[in-house]
Amino acid sequence: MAKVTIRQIAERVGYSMPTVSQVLNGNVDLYKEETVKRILSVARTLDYRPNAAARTMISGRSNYIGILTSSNPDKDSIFPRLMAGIQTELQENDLHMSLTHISDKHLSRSAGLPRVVRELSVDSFIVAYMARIPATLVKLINELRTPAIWINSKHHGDCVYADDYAASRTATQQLLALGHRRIAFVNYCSDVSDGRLHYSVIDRHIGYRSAMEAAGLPPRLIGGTGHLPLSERIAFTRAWLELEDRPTAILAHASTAAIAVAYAAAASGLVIPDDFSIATFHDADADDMALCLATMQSPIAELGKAAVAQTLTKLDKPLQGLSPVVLPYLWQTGESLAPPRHC
Amino acid sequence: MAKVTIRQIAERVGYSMPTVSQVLNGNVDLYKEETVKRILSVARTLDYRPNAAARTMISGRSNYIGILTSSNPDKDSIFPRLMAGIQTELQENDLHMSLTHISDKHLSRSAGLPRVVRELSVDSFIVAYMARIPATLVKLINELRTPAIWINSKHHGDCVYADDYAASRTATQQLLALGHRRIAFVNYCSDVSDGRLHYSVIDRHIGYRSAMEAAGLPPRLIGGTGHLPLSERIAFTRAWLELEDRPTAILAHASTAAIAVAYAAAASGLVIPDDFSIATFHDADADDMALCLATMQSPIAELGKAAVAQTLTKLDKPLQGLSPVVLPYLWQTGESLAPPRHC
DNA sequence: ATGAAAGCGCTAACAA
DNA sequence: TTGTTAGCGCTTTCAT
Repeated sequence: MAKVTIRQIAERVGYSMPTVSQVLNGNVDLYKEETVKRILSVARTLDYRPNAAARTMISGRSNYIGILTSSNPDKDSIFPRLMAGIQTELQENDLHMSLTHISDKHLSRSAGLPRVVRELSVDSFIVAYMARIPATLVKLINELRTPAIWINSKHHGDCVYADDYAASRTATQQLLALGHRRIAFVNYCSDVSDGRLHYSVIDRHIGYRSAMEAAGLPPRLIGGTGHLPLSERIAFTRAWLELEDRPTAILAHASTAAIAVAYAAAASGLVIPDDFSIATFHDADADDMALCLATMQSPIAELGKAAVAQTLTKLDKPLQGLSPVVLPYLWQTGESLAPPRHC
Repeated sequence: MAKVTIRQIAERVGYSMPTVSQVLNGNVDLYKEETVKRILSVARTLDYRPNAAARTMISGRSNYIGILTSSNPDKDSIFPRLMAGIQTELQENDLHMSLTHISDKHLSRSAGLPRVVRELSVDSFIVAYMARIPATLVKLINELRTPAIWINSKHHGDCVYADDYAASRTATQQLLALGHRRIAFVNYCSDVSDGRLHYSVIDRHIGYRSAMEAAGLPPRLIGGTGHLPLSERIAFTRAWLELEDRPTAILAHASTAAIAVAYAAAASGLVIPDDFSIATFHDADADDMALCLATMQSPIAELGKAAVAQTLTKLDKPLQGLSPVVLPYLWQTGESLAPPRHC
């Protein structure tokens, strides 16, 4: 019942350890059929499982890729779908995922860093941070001997992220193409004047702005002054929906905002999409959407896959810097778009 | 630049490897202050990092806890908040998390199992499966020598889950206490007649039912016939909202359903909560809710912590079976509750 | 207060 | 076709 080792198998079948080792590793041609058969059979009977640590010591590879994210919920960028994407690619390469949440306290040295960072226990890192990446983290990663890829944030290289700027331009253009002129951008989550925001917040904003300006129209920002509590959103939204010159369409920065707007619109007697069009960004599963809205769907799963791919390249050539990988959003029409009424 | 080992430090300071090892492990009282100081200083200069694999070989502990979940999105039970809870408790104990998604294909032997299961690379498992746990998985886990704890599913022992039955009773009772009589249960996700559903689906349903029956009222189920596509939900919902004897309140099985109902109600001219009350279950972050509804909030983070705690107990006494740990939901009033109009 | 020797489980290199 | 030897990095005796 104790752990079964190669030595035990060797003793049992009467061969040496290296022989057993070779056979169990599929190096079968070297040996007699009979030998192979007996070894494999005993291994199966004993339910032999290789000791990963021993292999790691020899190869210098743990076969673990470390995912680093923030323990601060609003910086945590570990969407289930992203994880799934990473997993898919990892398993393709028979690799493990080691997941660690790092708190800002960790980084300020008041607490010890987590074990993954202190020890040599993973082959490389994927750093998944949303919003306000602490400078100390950047420093930490750069000083690490272990190669690292940034996911979901912009850097000079060694990173993978989604093209929020293009996505926002495209979404806005879709609304413009329908004939809308009074198109607003709604952001109930972030304070747009905060310089240390996640790039996507900025890029979604300026993507919208640039599309509007290219069309010769004035951009119009609703919200953008920080997190608006759920309990205030509906009243706030209805107030601007009932203005004389209310927008005929909006692009929402996040699906929670979009849904609040949709609900407020319905409560104010506006019919979607006849009276009012809504498009939104969405970072999580399409299935998580409660309403069927026009959506710029983040390529999260693909980001995960791409990050792992970059990681593997980096493991081959640790010294070589990798150019950023930028992936496009996916547009899904939904049922919240129509031309404006008086066109 | 190559990896720094204890041997290198030993050579550099002129002490033996065991001495360096002891000092670096905090066994400081054995040695002269001078010795300790020099060793620590060199270790810092060289940026020494212990080789996790070597330690694992000796201790027999990898310090990795393996989380197993499904790669099938609807069975995947890895909510960000759950992960955070698990992480908190793991880091408290200086442990790593190894995350693995298992596909049903894996289990049907058509593909090889992932590495974590094949090798001895984690100290114990936490199995996080939502819905339809394959029999082969149960078998696999039971045959494993590595101890395992089930999270988010009911078993005879070695498991941690939330009390959906009590939560559903309580939520229903809240609606009853407000004076509601025509209270419906809405489920747009699952086919209630499917025997292999996740326990929570069943328990939420019968919790509601039993509270209604205890109050001498007929239960009323809306939906429950499988996944109703987003694009059909609003029309479907408006249809029953405009019935003569429409419910005055509902309990929704999931927040996506609740939001669809809220939107449909608004579109049908019903004011929430004056005309219509809504309560819902919510499995993810409270922050993920787009509307401010009365909510039975799943104790996900606590489930994670508890699972790790159980895991550690199990590591101490591998043979002892652990009684199930059952955690309560948390009721949040929100702004979607009021007494019925004609009361 | 410090060092020498042995070994954890496995595999690579070389011998036979 | 198989076995012997040696060693990965570390810690744990047991000497000195």
